[in-house]
Amino acid sequence: MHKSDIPRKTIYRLSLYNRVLQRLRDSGQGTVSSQALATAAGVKPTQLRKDLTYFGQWGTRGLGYNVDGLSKAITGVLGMAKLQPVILVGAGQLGTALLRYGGFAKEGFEVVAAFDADVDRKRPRDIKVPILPDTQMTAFIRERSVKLAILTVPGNVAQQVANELIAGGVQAILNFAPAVLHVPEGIVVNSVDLAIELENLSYFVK
Amino acid sequence: MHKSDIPRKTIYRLSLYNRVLQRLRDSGQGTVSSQALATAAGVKPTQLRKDLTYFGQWGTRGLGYNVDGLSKAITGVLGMAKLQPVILVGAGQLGTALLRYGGFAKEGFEVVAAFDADVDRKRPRDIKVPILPDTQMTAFIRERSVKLAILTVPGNVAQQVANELIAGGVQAILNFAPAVLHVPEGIVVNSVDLAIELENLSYFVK
DNA sequence: CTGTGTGAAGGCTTTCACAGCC
DNA sequence: GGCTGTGAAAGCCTTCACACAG
Repeated sequence: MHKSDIPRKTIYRLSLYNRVLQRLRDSGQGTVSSQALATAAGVKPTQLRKDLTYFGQWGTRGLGYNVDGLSKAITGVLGMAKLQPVILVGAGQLGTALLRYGGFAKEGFEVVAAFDADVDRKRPRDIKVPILPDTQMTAFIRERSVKLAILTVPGNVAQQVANELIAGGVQAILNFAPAVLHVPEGIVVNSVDLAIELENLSYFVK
Repeated sequence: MHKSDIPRKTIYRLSLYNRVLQRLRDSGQGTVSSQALATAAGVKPTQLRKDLTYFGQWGTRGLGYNVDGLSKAITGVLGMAKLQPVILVGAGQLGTALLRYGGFAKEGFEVVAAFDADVDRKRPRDIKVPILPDTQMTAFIRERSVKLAILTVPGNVAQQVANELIAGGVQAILNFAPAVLHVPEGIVVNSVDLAIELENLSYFVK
């Protein structure tokens, strides 16, 4: 099974399953049915089973799935087996909040450095991640072979910074800037646009 | 055309189109072709045209779309014509960053209050939004008829807080907590899970 | 008998091809 | 001639129905 055969939405749900599995493991549960796992992840059992068959057979008929085994399998598929170094670009309001946010490390990512045009701007003192001038960015990416970047710069410079990231060797960008990034084939961008998410919701309220 | 006939993805893209249109208007452009607008929004021209036909005919054949007119039409469809009051629950790391983030107000939302279990926690002094104890939350929602909420509480209490929000009358939740929310029919949840977005990207890096 | 694995059906979204209007 | 509007086709993803293993 080649990577590109697995639907993007399935990949996304694999992360959800893995979260639930980790919680189950912590609570000492050894096996779980597709029914239970799917409900906890907010999907239908058939969906879960179909998702899993994309990369193998992991269950035992009549019994369910081994919590630990399935979790390890998913971790492998997602490429999360090793710690991924990540950089953050744009240490403004949102950027600094993310630097202090613990959620990334818990899931196996380490933000190894942040970059900003203004290194000396006033920021909370408890940030452990070094904040470097953006002139050093490309060199840093090359040296450390950084492949993942979080982009929290203003919208009007987002494309330009993205270009620099890609030129340095970054392969995937988590973009929080309110801008549509145009990138070469092979580069992956996930955009999270907070204002648009809210707008989207406001359509559904009466 | 009933609301539910418009695909969710189309609704999402309408916000993107509107952003581009506002930029075009600011730069004094009067009309735009589906080709140009679609490229700027990162979609195919046919996609854009199909999206628009879900709620009317807005273009002039041989010419394109009136920038101002189309923008107003989209704003109307999205229900953004009036300012929507929003509350934020969970004034921790991420929550306070969002309170100081200017992106919401610019798009027509006003965060009217924030709620937290610990009102006296140390926070930046430049936050304008009042931070209230969560015991006052339900009453506030009822009084002000708040329909939109941003949820930035820890994952283990997210479901419980969501239940309270819904009981008070909130109809849509923008959820940043790493948890799958189970809600009654008619309530809409958009979840933004930062760690999962990163995991998702890591699958695509070689 | 319980619960997974999976081909086939169904539903939703995107893309195409071209008709229709300025 | 240029560009929008749209039915039809294609593609993708989800759900179903049931075979099959423990």
